[in-house]
Amino acid sequence: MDSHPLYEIKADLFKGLAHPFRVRILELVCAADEVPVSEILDDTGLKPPHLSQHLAVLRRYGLVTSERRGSQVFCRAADPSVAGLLTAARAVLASVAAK
Amino acid sequence: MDSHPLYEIKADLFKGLAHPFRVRILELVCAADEVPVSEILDDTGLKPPHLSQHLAVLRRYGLVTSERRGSQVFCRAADPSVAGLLTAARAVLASVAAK
DNA sequence: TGCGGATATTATGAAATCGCAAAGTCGCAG
DNA sequence: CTGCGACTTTGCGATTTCATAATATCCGCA
Repeated sequence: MDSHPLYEIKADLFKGLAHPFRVRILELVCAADEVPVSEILDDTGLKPPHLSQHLAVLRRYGLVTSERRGSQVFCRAADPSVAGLLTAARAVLASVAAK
Repeated sequence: MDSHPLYEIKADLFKGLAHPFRVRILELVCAADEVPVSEILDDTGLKPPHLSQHLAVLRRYGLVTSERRGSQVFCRAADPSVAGLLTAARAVLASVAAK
């Protein structure tokens, strides 16, 4: 799906994060190491279908994984490096804001 | 311009990178500490108006700065942390690909 | 088996982006 | 002060996201 030119793969990764709700969701997921969808729903105030779409995007780009246990679905960051990416973004924002 | 909710600011940063050409351009700019637009033009094969548009996006989000000296324009990364963001992205891609 | 809660998928119109082309600006050589 | 090269800005059709609503699926329980 994302496998042809190298820069496209990288751009797709950033596209996965290019939306306020997805950044928010990803930060919630990275903060705890596992979080049920219902909790994200409460924390963000999003409606189920809307959240589900954004989660689908995050999953498609391989940023989060989810697993169903019983009636709920639990999400987690696909890898610790994802949290590192958010941290790096914070550093950039800090430097840009400081200018 | 990007100053209201916190997550929007961060999402905008990622939006700035959510395009293959912009990733490519930013990597060229981070590799050397200063690069003339004409060189980016040669390396990417983009036409001037097209490149200029992408550079405008990168500048708007505060990722690169540029300065005109004589007839040419030189670009540089706005801050070293920008290179760090690209590095963090590489780490995520490596882990996603390895899965 | 049938119900209800928790998520996911599909459909659709509105809004933002992309990519190309025509025209404009800034500096310097002549 | 006129022409030319290096970029930038503007305009617009074509494609891609977003957001909301309607419909569907999965699971544990009565």
